[in-house]
Parts: sequence; structure tokens; C-alpha cells
Amino acid sequence: MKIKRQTVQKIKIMEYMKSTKSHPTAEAVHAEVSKELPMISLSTVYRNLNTMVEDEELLKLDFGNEAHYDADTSFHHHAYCLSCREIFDVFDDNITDFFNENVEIDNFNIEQTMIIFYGNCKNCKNVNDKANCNKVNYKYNK
Amino acid sequence: MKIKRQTVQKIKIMEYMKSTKSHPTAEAVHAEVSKELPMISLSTVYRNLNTMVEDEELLKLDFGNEAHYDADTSFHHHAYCLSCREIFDVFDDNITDFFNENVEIDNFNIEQTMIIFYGNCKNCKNVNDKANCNKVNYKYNK
DNA sequence: TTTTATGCAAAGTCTTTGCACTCAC
DNA sequence: GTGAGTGCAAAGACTTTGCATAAAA
Repeated sequence: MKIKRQTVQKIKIMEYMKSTKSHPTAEAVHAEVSKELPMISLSTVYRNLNTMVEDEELLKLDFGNEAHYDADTSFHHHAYCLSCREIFDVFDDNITDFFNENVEIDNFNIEQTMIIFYGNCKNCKNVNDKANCNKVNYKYNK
Repeated sequence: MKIKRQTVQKIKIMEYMKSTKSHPTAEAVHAEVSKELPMISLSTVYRNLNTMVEDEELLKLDFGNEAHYDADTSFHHHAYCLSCREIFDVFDDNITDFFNENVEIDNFNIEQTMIIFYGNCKNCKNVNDKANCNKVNYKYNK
């Protein structure tokens, strides 16, 4: 088996991921880590993020056509603001308990449950920026 | 405001979407509709799927790096098999009731809740095909 | 020294867009 | 006839990969 090496790039990427709650894209991680490590390449960022996801150190979240990464791998969920497109963490024991106690699917073995709330955050609540909302291509059922 | 026209392409795409529960990608829709309408282009498929999502006739589901479409816009959820990568519909009144009655987020106005269960379906349950699972880049918390 | 990880550039995949043409209304 | 929708080819956005080089162990 391949022995993994510690590199400055890897360390700085994980350091940044652990320090933020912003659910950055690979691009954003690269921009941030570049401040300290100007020579780091975008492909190195991608390669490391992928490895960390495989090693279960990060969570990968697909929003639209790009992936966001989250260093918090505990059971929690996400709220996505359709106006400003920010991703917020949602920690809720009721949901955790409900899913642990009540949810099972016939003929399907659940490994992981991912819940995403689409809507508008506090700051955008009153904006009702429909034009902007449409851009993300998520529509409402209500 | 733009007046929308009915075209054979549009009709056939919607017909197919309403006839399937397979949550096809744009590519798959194109392949299927091409059987009846050999000249239809992939961009026409994309354009129509996008319009239908905007018009709330279809749901768009992001899995990994590609979008899947679902003509069932009622409140339901999805189970994604990490082995065979099939998407299954999940209808569950318990979940519906729970979310309607118990779930709200501080400072966030929920428009839509999307729940995805990752795991293994009946057919793949005993396979435990880890190598394959890793490819999709979703990892387990349990 | 050995072999993994990096940086760069090129290639891949999925999706969108510009433009001339077609066809629904 | 008018202009929305189409097909095609090109371009875009995001991500991966091949290869020579750098640097962990």
C-alpha cells in the first residue's frame, strides 16, 4: 500500500479547511491557501481535497455544477440560500433523533443521509430576489 | 413577455420524462428521445430541461458532477445506490409529517427540503463493492 | 535513494451560447 | 410574416490526468 507523505500543501489545505465554516469550493480553497503558499497549483488542491474526501476527513457537497467541501464530518445538514448562495450548517438534534429512530427504507441499506434546505437566509429574507433565485435552477414545491 | 411555442422536441421530452421513473441525465433523455426524433440535438434537450425546471415542471437533482431530472415534483426524496448508482424514489409520510410539523431553522426561511439517502439497494446489498463506492466520492459517517 | 506529491499544460466531462435557419403561431 | 425554438459548432466552467521535476521519508 502507498505510504502517504506530509507536504506543506496538504497541511495548509487541511489547516484552512479546519479553520473555516464557509464550505469553500476548490477554487476558493486555492485562492485562500495561495496567500500563504503562492506557488500552490489548483490541481494540487483538487488532488488533496479528493484524497481527504476518500479518507473521510472532508465531506463533499454538490451544489449545482460545483463541489463544496466541509471539514465537519459529524451528522449535520445544510441550508442553502437561493439569494446569496451561502451554505449554512444546520445542527438539529430533533432531526438526528428522528432519522436514527424512525427512518428506514425497504430494500435499501442507508449509509448516509444528506439533507439540504433551500430557501432564504435572514439577510435575504425580505429581498425576494426571484431573478437571482432562478439562476440556481432550484425551484420550490410549496 | 415571451410567448412559448409547442414543438415536437418539447412534447417528446416531456412525454418521456412523464413516462419514466429513472431520473435520467440530459444525455440519457437525449438518447431516449432520439429514438423517435433522430435529429434532436443535445443542446435542445438541455434548453428544454432547463426551461421545464424553471417552470417547475421538473426537479433537478445534482449527483456528483451531473444533473438528473425528475418529472415528479411532489414532496418526496431519493435513495442513491453507491454501487449501481441508481436513484430510487422515496415516498414516506412519516418524513413528510415530521418535516412539516417539526422542522424550522432560525433565521432561515425554508422553501424546499431535499433529502438524499446514500447507501446500497437490495440488489447491491451483499456486494459491498467498496472500490466502486469510492468512485462517487461520497463517504459514510456511520 | 526511492517513490510520492507537485506544478504545469493539456485533456475530459458536462453544460451553455452564438448564429443562421426553421417552423409554430 | 414574425420571432421563438432548433441544430450545429464553438466556447465555458469545473475537474482530472500525463509527465517531468521536486522533495518527503
